[in-house]
Amino acid sequence: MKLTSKGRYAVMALVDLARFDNLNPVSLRDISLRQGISLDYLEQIFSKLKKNKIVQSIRGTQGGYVLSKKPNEIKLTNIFHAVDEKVKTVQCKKESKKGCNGKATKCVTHNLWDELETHINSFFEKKSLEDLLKNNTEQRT
Amino acid sequence: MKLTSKGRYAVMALVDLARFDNLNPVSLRDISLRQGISLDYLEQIFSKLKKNKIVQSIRGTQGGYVLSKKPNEIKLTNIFHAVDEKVKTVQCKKESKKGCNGKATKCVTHNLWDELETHINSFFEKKSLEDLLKNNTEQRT
DNA sequence: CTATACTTGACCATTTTAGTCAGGTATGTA
DNA sequence: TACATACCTGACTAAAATGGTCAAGTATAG
Repeated sequence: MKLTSKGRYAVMALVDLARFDNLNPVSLRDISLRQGISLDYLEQIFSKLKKNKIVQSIRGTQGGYVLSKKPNEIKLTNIFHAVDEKVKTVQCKKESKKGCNGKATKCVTHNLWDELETHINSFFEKKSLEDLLKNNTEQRT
Repeated sequence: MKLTSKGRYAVMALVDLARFDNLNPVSLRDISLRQGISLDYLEQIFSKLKKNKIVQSIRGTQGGYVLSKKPNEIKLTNIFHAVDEKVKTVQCKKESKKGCNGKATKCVTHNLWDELETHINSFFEKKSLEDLLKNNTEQRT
């Protein structure tokens, strides 16, 4: 299972975007500067966010990105899923490897990992972008 | 955050060990054969498990490993911790990187990752080796 | 004294990560 | 219409992590 910087950047960028898109679209350059994330890398991330319809792009001068849903409709699951940050563990393959082929020690871990996945996903399912916004705004005071 | 094969192997091996150590110590070779895990790799893993006093080693012919605690005293947290399978996410470093330096967007993700860690750890804290043994024994019938 | 089994540490191929780089294309504004 | 801005795309890559292998031991039961 992996949760890496890419997912974290995506969350950071979207929180930033959510806070500043009141009037105008927000350019990646601004986000890049504010959050200290490489512009080129942001572009890759936003490309995926766009494909998953979490953001919309507006080209041209004064262009940028805006959220395509309300912050409370964007769950963290959606974000992670969009940037391929799958909450998946190393699974026992279907191949008849030992340890997961119906023999005595069949898949001790199989069920375990499944449970864990559910456990984690339920966490991300509850949290929305709005929750993070609130949390963050409070901190600013 | 990462949860990889090493942690899974450790769990598999310990469940195997727990089941067979009634009378005699269990050799890594046996575990290797039964679980289909490379012997050399198992040795690395057990070296760590031993340092963390989860197992004890018995050298010589007919030697092997035994659990140093009862299965219900060995939580999954202990196992993962032992093999360096830290449930840790990519953290914002203390360095004055943007995004985590007291400015407007301070650490949106910092608290989030902390919460997640707690969430996951509580899961592993509840599960003991004994739970997995039961689970697995039931499956065998 | 020898086979077994633990012990240690160096080494390595492959994959993933976290980017960079180099080109585009679309569009608002002057 | 020109041009600056900002999105868009894909190829490339250095560094780290992963999942091992290999070699050379040491301890001990029989």
